[in-house]
Amino acid sequence: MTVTLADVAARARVSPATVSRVLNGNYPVATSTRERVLRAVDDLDYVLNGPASSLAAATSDLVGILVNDIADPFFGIMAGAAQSEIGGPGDGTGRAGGEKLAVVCNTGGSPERELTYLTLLQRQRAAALVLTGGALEDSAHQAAMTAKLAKLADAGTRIVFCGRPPLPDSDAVVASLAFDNRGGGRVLTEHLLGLGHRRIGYVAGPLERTTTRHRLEGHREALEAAGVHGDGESLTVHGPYDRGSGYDATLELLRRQPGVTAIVAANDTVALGACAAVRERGLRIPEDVSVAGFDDLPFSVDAGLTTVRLPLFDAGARAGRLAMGKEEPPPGGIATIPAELTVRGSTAAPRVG
Amino acid sequence: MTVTLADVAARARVSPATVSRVLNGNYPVATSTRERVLRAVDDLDYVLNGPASSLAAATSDLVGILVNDIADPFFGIMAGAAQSEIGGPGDGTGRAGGEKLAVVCNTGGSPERELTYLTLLQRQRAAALVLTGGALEDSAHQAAMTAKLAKLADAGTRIVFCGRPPLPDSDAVVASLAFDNRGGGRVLTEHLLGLGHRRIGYVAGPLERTTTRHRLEGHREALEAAGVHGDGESLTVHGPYDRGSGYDATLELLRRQPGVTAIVAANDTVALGACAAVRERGLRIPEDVSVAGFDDLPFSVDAGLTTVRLPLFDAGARAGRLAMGKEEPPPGGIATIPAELTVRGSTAAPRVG
DNA sequence: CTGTTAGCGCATTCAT
DNA sequence: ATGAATGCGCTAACAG
Repeated sequence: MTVTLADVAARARVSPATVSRVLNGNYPVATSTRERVLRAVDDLDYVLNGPASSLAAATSDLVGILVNDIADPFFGIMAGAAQSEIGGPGDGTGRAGGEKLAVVCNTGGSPERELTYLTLLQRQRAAALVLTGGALEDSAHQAAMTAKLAKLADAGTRIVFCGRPPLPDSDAVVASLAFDNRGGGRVLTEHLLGLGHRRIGYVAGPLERTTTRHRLEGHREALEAAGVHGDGESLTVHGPYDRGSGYDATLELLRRQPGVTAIVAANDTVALGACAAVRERGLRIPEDVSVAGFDDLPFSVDAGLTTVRLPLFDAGARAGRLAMGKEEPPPGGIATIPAELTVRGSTAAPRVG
Repeated sequence: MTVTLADVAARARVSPATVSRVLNGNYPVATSTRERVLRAVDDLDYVLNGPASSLAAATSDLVGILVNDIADPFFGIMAGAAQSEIGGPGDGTGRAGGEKLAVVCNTGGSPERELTYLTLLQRQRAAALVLTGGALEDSAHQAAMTAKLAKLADAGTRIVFCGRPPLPDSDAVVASLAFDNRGGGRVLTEHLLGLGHRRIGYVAGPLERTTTRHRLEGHREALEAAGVHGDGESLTVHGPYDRGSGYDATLELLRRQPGVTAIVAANDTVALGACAAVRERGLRIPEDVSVAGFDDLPFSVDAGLTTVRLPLFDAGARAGRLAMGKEEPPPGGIATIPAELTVRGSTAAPRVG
């Protein structure tokens, strides 16, 4: 039924080995022979059997990109950039040469699914792996991840972190690109303090996430440095990284602390929800309440949101190159990617009194 | 080095075949034997060799989801929904049982990359495929796609379209879920006409895309039915489905036709750019110019955008179930998914005079 | 219910 | 530069 390499060999009047060499291109083959083989491939419409090839060669051309939430442009931008570096341009014929198959896997933020995907990709003998997004700070899960990644690395899989802090005591990861979430959080709150805000609410991300913790720590560092002491935890509310959470948390915050003059959100998506809640309470932005986000997603400019810009595309592309071995890893395998304050119309000085 | 099925068999004191049966679960095995095998699997930390398994079984557990732009939530929402139906919940141990590996492939809207991805997935003997987004209306590409999909279907791959019109004369596709883009376009323009608008600009998507054409046709149907005749093509500008395009096209439109009282955008992302351009020209929305989008992405509620709601998540989930054979295909394999007008603050009656 | 036997289709030694 | 032979690790008939 299905055309095999042997069929191609027969038609080209060469041995299967020669066809294999032509297809993989890693071996000298006479030009005339190569042409004959390629013609046979086209004539027969031959498509390589990936599993057979992977079995024999003990490696596959699959490259996995793990993301927390594929519906969130934060991840989509990074994943798309990585994929563009991995997938290669194609030859315009759809014939597919030595290209890698870059695929995105959506964990939904679930640690179990994260591990399951790693196992699935381990099964496929994935050539490389890019893990994006913050890590879960649960010691059992961390240990499981470290063990799993070590096995993958042993089997020859190149692993790169993107927007994720390095794994302690592990050389399984080729390179870790971490965003300066703490620095970004600090500079954002410094901006608000500089405007005169003293009662600042914080709509944080989910607990036990490195991203959540680092951004919050930056926020608190800035407060402490300015000698501003919040009312303990009452100015901070945690929730998932989505719009609804920002909305709910902000309503809660405004109820608990009617005197807040500014609200910092865990990210831009959450900030949109925060804005909606503020306006629904009849308050104006920024006259009555300032609102700020994080990430600088494309829609944030339209929302006029003051935020912290993260070079998501560049980071994703770099991660893709690192995964492909097209770029040298940074010294020590670790790079911190700077975050830049971006001021827009959603923040201003608080009203006097 | 690496643990194989034979190692597990030896440790569990059974034959390799029995281990295979336990792992695949599609065959009766005594409970005690199964337990012994599973213990050996855990003891040895065995991970199935996917390529070997796929080679022997002539099928793989890979399911591909093709999207035009992974950074666009339009696709992210559908892909995430599909993936959640395909991937299964996992067993919480990360051990991975009979799960499918649902992966998202980003074509970037390029027809070449679309074909390349199909070839790559064909190589892997993908179990199923979900193609999202409109199709390119180029006869050469359409023919190539039809041929490629026919081969995939012959090889046993289940193919489902999601938000994509059915392929003519092809039974390769199990089911086609198409959005009612034409109906949505019509009802949206009817809304504007009902408000009193007569000079309506249209920022269309890229040429030769079914989505672009259908939405535009709906728009024109509404105009004709109302006896409104635009100035030929001068009220329509084409461009890619992104924010910058909406911005540029709208500036162009306002320059060419200063009298426009409303602008319809190809989708919500384009509409955001249109809004920015309108405001930059010193015009207010909706007092001076009404703006409308399409899709109802999550951020659209915050932008107060009048748009057409598409049930992206439900459609993606349904496509996932269809791809897995968990749901019966609609009659004739074709379903049209209704689009619903969603009126918000970005549209209003034009100023008199 | 379980073991034995044969390949699946290709990459890679070795030869030549 | 090319051909012949071997085995990658697993599943799917068959037996039993």
